[in-house]
Amino acid sequence: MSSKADDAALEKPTTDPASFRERLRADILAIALRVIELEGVAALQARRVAVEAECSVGTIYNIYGDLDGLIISANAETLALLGNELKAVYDATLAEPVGPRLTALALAYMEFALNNRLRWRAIFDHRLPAGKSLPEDYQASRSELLVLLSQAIATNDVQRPLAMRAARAMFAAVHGIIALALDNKLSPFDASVVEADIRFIVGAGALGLAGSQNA
Amino acid sequence: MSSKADDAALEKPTTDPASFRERLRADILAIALRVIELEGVAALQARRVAVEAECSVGTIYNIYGDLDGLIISANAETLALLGNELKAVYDATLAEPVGPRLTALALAYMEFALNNRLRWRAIFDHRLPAGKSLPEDYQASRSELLVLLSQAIATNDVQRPLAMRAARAMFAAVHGIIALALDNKLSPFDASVVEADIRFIVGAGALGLAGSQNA
DNA sequence: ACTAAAAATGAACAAAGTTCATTAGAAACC
DNA sequence: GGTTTCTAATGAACTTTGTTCATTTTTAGT
Repeated sequence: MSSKADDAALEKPTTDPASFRERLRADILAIALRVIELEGVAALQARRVAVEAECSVGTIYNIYGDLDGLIISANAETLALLGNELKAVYDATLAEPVGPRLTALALAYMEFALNNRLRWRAIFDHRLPAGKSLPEDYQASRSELLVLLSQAIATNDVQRPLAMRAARAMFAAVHGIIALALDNKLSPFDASVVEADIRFIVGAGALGLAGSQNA
Repeated sequence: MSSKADDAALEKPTTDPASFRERLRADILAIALRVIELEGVAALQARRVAVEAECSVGTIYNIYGDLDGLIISANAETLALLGNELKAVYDATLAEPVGPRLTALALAYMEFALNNRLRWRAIFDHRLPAGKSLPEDYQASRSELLVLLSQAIATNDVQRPLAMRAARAMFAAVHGIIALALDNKLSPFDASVVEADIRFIVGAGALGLAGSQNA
């Protein structure tokens, strides 16, 4: 029927042995991320992903367990992207004083949220059913962001516990400002207003830090 | 057959003419609020409410349009409750300086969120489907909270626009701190930590205000 | 080529929101 | 009082969507 060479020609196009599965896994993830970015995490449906990925719904469940698993994987991707952005700003501002540095980090966070609105919202909108909890590594990459911030704050002058507190509080504050701004469909979302709010709270936070270390 | 008095005796037990519907409306709302507080807004199901209210699912839809309508009504109730709490603190701190006053308001907000966790979360977790938007009066009562805060900030010394900015930023900041704290199931939610974070950010915000008005 | 393990499949099931033809009841009119 | 008319309640049926699992297909080893 066919020589070894022909067989190879027919089989090889599907690339490596294990990589077919890996490619499908990546495809599904990419599709999920696209759907989330375009229409929000609520629009992510198993059948729809299956059609776009040209596989059956069952396969999605084989690979990701359930939709929550797929969403968590997508969110992990988004979290990693955000982490990279912040890390880059962190590295680029090593020489600067705490205040401007925190502002740069906060604005980078805002930038990311605005450029990836629905992906960013998916991280906080998604809730898994009672009983289940987030995988360890996912939680870990969340806290890494906080550690990054606290490292930006901790200096010779600022004690570690206070730096942690300030990092947590300011991260949450910036997060809250963006989250509420994106919710209010009243004002058509003026980015410059959000930026000014963030500058206010981060500037104030830096002042507060300066005040605390003298006290 | 019967005198006017007898007729009255037979009809009155069912109370007023229109009030049967009103009572059912209130019952359904109370049930919804109970379910939300005990199990979260995701646990609110039409069939379940119907069973508890001893009516059919159709009736719920006749009264509230759909589940979103019921949830919005429940959230409006929660929002009103929160508004009352904040208004009380506002009135009780008329004589105090801006800093302690804002702290008192922020802590009252925290207190409310902790005492009504799932009702509070329902306000921010609930998203209505694309296309629909929140009723006017609901949005109005949301912004009333902001106005309250900005009034607490606006003084002779602080210009109105800055007061609005500070109110918005600090409200969002406090909100973010509480929201993220309630999400992290890692740490078993230490209220004293949250309180300290809030004191930090509000204190810093007050400092920032003082700084800005001199600049 | 045969076989056993692994993976893919998609029909079927389950859970939940929503609709609407039908029924019951109240009000108005004669 | 009886008849009619309008309003509201009902719940079975429909729709959507997550999930399962018996079956089929593919892969890998001998």
